[in-house]
Amino acid sequence: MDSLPDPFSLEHTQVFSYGLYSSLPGSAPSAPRYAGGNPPSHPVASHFLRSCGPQAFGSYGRRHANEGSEESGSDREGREGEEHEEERMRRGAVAADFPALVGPSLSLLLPRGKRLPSCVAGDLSPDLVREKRVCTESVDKGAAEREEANGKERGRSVDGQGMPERRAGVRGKKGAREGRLRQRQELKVLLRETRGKLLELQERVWRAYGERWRDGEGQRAAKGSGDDGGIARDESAEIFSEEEEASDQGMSQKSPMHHLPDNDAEERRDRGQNDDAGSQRTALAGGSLWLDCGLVRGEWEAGSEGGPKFAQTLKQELSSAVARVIDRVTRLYAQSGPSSAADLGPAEGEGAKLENASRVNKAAVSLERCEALPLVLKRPQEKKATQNPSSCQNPLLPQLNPTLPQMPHSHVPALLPTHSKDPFLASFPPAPPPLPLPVLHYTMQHLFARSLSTLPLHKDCLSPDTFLDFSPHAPSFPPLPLMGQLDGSLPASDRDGGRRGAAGGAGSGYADGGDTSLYLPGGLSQEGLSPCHLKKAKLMFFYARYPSSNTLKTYFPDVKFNRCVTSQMIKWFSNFREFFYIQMERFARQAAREGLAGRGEAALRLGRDSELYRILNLHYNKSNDYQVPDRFVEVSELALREFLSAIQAGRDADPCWKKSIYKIICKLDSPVPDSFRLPGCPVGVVNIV
DNA sequence: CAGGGCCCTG
DNA sequence: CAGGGCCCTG
Repeated sequence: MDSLPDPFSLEHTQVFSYGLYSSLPGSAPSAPRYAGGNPPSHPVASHFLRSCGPQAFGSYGRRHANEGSEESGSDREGREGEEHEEERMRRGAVAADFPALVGPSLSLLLPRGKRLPSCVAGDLSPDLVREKRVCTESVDKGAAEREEANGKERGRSVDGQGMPERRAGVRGKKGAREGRLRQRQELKVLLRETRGKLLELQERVWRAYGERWRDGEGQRAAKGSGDDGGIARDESAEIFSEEEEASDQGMSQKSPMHHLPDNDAEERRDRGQNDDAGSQRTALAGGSLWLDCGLVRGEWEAGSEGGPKFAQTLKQELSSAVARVIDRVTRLYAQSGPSSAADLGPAEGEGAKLENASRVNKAAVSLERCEALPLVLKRPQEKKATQNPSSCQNPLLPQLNPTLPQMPHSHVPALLPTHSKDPFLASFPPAPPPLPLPVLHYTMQHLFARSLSTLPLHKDCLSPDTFLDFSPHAPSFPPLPLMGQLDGSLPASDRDGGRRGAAGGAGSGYADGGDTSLYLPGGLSQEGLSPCHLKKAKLMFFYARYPSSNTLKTYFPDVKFNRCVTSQMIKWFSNFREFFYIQMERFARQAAREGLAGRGEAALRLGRDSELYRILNLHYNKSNDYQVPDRFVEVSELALREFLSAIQAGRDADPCWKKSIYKIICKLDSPVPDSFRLPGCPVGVVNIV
């Protein structure tokens, strides 16, 4: 851990002092809660109340219709019941035959043994965090620094000071470039002076002519050709500096992407003195600042510097373009925010507007950081502390709710239902947490969705990636009713219940972040699929490996299904199955190698402390806030045995050997709990996959 | 996880 | 032909 002054390091120090696994949920109502593993959360609120209204699914008619049309669901269930019962009996008999063989002594299905020390992963994160921070800062500073470095490096390299590794490379090329660079620097100085003069001249002309010359080509043509050229160039300078100013204010500091081209522009303007004024005017009249990168002026061919210069200019222009796009998006984002809208007073002029834009923009940038970074940062500390939400004190930031449960994998047994059957939850430290990049993904989607929802973009299936569904009526992030609120309405028949650690009880309330714009009006459905839907689909996989499209429609009432969405969701389940079968086959082969098969089926029990179980749980229930249904464990065991026996019998030589297994598994789907019929995630909190 | 190819089924 | 599933790939 480095000791750099780091704004985010606050999170390391401002920790809550309750110990690992020691705090009871109810004991510290004001403290951030660990509810089974809940992500930090974004402003997300439930629209549960609304869901109970028009979206109160489960009306008999609809359900009936769905089930009826659904490839004879009851039929399938019936067959399944029979077969399953048969299977169970068979297995029971075998288990009785080999009672002594049941045992976790088998490495395959053993409780997870060696694990990567969590400190390894824990140590990674700060590094990444640092990296992230550096990246962020480099957006601001790097630019200025880069230019400075370019300038100073030459000087420094003489006396051998400065960053060795960077200079090593530079030094190699130095000899060849030094002369050129010195020349260029001198030229730049010259250009700055010239620019000053030009500005003076511009001022005079401006005073003399006021705005008259802007009024039309006729007036402009009426002026002397000498003045004309000067004005045109000055106009260019003005535009440029405006552009630059806007960009610079957009970024929190001056960026080289804008600065460097500026120098080039000066250079060009300077050279332009001798150029054909008419052609230059043409270029300017086209507003072709984007093209004003040397190529337009034929600098590429101009001399020996053309190559490097072209490359440099191209890079700068590209960076500049990206920066502008980002600026624009963040600006839009900031402006669409409620507080920032209020923040934006009536602009009294260009300057004021720019200033406001600047403020908003900076706020947006830091908002972005605040919003995204803590999500990454929380992981390392999650075991011992929750982040201090106040570490992000941007006024524009919709307050991150400090009462929200913080992160997945915060396995505090006390928060788990007493019926928790996951021994590894308590007995193992959290798995080395992969950096929650998807969370960042979510953040960016969130950001973009909000920013662009004001734009007339998109429609229907234009984007196959429905995560990027920017339709104003289709925010990518659906309402997320907290099932904790639904306890009363949950059918007692949900035997597997599934829900675990939901919301942690009293006071948890909605996972509100204060941004209601993210939620759908009651009764509406969205066209796109969100990470939440993916999560829900994964949980649904515990019950249905082969859901029909009608089943999907039944259990995703907040999704507006079209061909695109349906096939995407079907594809999801296809991917889920693939993962499932791959794991089953893998473990079956391992079991075959280890000779487990001969030791009875009991040896193939899929205990909840087994590695295989852990892997499956991690994949489908990453945040671990759902109780894996017993039924799923049974199905998995069955699949495992089927794979194993096929492998043992050598049937795996047949290219189609898996199909028979698929057929068996296909029949083992069980009814999805009614709680899945409600929109949103059937879990306590929002957990982005 | 998504895309594409291929196959099977109705 | 469309829908759905598996496989392979990135």
